[in-house]
Amino acid sequence: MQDTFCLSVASKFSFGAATGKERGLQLLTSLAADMKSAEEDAYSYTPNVSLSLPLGMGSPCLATQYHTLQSSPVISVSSCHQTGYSSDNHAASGYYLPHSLRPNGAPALESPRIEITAYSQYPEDEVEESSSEDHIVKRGVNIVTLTLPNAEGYRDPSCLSPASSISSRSCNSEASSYESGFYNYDNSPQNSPWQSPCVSPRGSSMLLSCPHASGPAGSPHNSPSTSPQIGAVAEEGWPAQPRGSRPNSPSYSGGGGGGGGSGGSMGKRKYSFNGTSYHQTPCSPNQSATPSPHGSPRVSITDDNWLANTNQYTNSAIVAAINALTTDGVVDMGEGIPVKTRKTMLDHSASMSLKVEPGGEELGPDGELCHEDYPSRLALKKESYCGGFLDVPQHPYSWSKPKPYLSPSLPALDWQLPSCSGPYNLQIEVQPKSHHRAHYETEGSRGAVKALSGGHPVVQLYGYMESEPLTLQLFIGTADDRLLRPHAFYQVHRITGKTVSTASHEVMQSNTKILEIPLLPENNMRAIIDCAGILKLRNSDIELRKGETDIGRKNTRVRLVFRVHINQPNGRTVSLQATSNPIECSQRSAQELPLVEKQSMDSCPATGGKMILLNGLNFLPESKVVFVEKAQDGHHLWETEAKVDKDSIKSNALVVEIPPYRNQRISSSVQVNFYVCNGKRKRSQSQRFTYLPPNVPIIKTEPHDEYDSLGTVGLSMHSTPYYSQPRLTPIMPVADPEACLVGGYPSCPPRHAAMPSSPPSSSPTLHDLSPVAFSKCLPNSPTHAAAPPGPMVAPPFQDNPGHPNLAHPSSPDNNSSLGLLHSQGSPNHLNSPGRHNYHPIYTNSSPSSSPASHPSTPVGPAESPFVQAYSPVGSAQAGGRSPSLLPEDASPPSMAITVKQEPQELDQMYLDDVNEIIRNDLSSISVHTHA
DNA sequence: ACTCTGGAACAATTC
DNA sequence: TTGAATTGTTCCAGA
Repeated sequence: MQDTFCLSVASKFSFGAATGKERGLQLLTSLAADMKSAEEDAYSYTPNVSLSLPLGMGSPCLATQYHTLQSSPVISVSSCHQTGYSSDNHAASGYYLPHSLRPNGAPALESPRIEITAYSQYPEDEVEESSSEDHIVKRGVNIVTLTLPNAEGYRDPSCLSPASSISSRSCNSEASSYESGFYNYDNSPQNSPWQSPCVSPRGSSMLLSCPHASGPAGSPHNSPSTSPQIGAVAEEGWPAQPRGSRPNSPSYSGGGGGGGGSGGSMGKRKYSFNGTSYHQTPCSPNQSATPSPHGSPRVSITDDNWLANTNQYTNSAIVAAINALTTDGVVDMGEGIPVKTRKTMLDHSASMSLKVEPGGEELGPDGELCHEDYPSRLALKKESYCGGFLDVPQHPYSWSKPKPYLSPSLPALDWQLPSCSGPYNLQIEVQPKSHHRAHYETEGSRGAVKALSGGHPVVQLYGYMESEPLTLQLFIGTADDRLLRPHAFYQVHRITGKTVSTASHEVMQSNTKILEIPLLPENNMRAIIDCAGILKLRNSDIELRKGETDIGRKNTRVRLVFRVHINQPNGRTVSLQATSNPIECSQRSAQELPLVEKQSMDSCPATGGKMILLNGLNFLPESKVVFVEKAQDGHHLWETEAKVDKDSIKSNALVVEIPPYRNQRISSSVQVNFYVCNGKRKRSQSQRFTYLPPNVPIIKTEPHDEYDSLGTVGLSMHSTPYYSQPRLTPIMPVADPEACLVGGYPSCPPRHAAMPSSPPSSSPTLHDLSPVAFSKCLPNSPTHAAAPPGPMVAPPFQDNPGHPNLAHPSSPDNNSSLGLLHSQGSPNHLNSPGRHNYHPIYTNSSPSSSPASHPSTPVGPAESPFVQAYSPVGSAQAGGRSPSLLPEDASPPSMAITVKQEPQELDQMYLDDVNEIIRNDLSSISVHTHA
């Protein structure tokens, strides 16, 4: 079909050309329009595709991320699940290890800390508990460890950022503080979330094993390691910056530019306090974090905040800590509160923040802890503290409700979770626009992320029939080819105001700010995300964090990651995750880089000659479209410039003649990539394209219904942009279809009829990836446009997902991609073994799928195993996928984000590195897991 | 008086 | 090593 369409199109275009540009343009326009609509429609259906998890690991569905893991070995984590939250959790008290000990047994924080025996209330406790205070009681006494500010912290040389940048500030410091302690752990595989139980909470025992459990302090678990996030962490309360160091360096402005900054801003940053305060801060950070009102963490330190914070923290970190303990550990109460408001309130908050720390900090294991409490606490706090001040609209939904899932047992943020499990299916009905200029702390908010349609993203949970409201979590995730993880350089920012209809509040978890939004039965478990903005943290601040291996430069793409934790009657918790299409957050990139959102076809015979319509942004008359085939090692095997129909060029559409493949006689399909180039460094993400053997009937992916309907001239667009990284070629395979199934459940039930329509976009975007999953997951997958046989769908930014229609339930949306390791080579990655190396995938479902599945989440009958995939491993595989269709397993596509491109060699290096790491880690991990 | 935005200046990096 | 090109961050100004 597609071909057909294409042809027709082509003819039209040519016709147009002959006749006149206008005509062609009109066509394009109409096409574009259609496409768009299609996209939107598509959204509704976000595919969750799953990923292809490598190995069959998890069910594809499970993982949402694009990234695949390639090889990831699966590890089951069974035990872990704890559940938690609820009382059961408490039980867990046991879980909590003395802070000092890490799950591993390793000593906990290095930094000196103060241990306090708390009553129940500790933050930690709180954290876990969350909900009601009752819980608190339950907890029993825990010891809270406070990290002393200075301690280690802050700046070990070693700690200093891996990243190179020297720059700046200390912000990190905050982070570092945590990190210092934690981080390391985190990095360690063990710590890694993976281990953790994931899924369900209830599991109690897990805790022990799980890092999280361990006390707040200790546990690094959180995924921190993995994720970069760290930086953020600090955020909240912390002024990270101050901490220190940075100030000195003139440069602190860091890598980036700094430019302007130096001027005025600098001042802001500097904060004399820093020094002192900081130290303390550390302590507080956690605590404070919470408070942090602003969304932005750290930094923000505007003087104001800073001062306030500083004072409080500074002096008495300890005191504060103590206070904190007593009070709440919660995170910020403030969240709800407008920053400014808070300032005034700071005082109050102070206590709050402090509290947090203990618990929070660590959050341990997850920072989760913090959250939990959160709601309830917030409520409390607000009332008490804020009461009068804020008028923050009260949510219809009261946060005070205990949230079970919040418990520590919740999966770390860098875990890869499925979008569907059993009867449940979490979908992004309306995808965010591909561009959203994030704001710096030094700027005012730049508003909430918007949808293409002009509205806002919409997320809906299907299959949930209970009357109990749930909490939808939102955080900013990466959009590179690696596994999805919290983005270190971006944080979600809560937007409030008259125009915001959705209630929300912020919670910090492992350095990552999470926006919690109520999912109410009365709203059909659907939420309009009009309360989420994106905050950009200075690269220099984040790169200095301990353990942070990612670099910020050119790492400007993010994805919105939505999670929901559903408690099951059996005490377990099912955690689902849906990831949006990638969003370019850089002003410049958004304005200058060409972006391919959709392509009318994903494949064609090796003879080429067909016309393909590309829909996207920033196309110029001089834009070129280059088809490239790379070897596994990244070397170019073939590269050719396609003919662009100059007459049809529009800023948002290009018609290109597909060049013949270098070898017209291929016996199997060949995966190549193409990109739009506006200049030297202005290239779009690589999109995937498959050359089919001449004799093979085109398998095209099926057009989406939607698309078809769209009528775009017959061309059906796929939104599939695959982002592949340049280097990586491969693409990937898909996840098992089966995967989708969840334990006994098919994994994703069809949506309710109601499903929205739009959808397409969702997904995946990503970079990389792939598509992968999609196909598989969806029974129907074919529909995806993208999907070429093998590889599939990669969703590109927007759409990919496109599959709108798919009724498939499963589509894991987006996310699932597989990530791949390879890609990117960012050295960084290499560095952090822990982090990225393996990512667990949280699957629930399909037992089959995951090799090791464990029941992690028990969903219903079936438990979902939690699988951990190690990406690295995969990497090996990944490394190469050859273009041809890969079987499912495989590798994910690569697409990486821009982040840095490294020499090809890196790939190999990376792989090797990863493998090694994995090997090392596995052993330990497995232990934990099972424990 | 603000918030939200779009632009752009300025400066650190990178090429 | 130098200068141009990039890119990050901060400012400004208008709606």
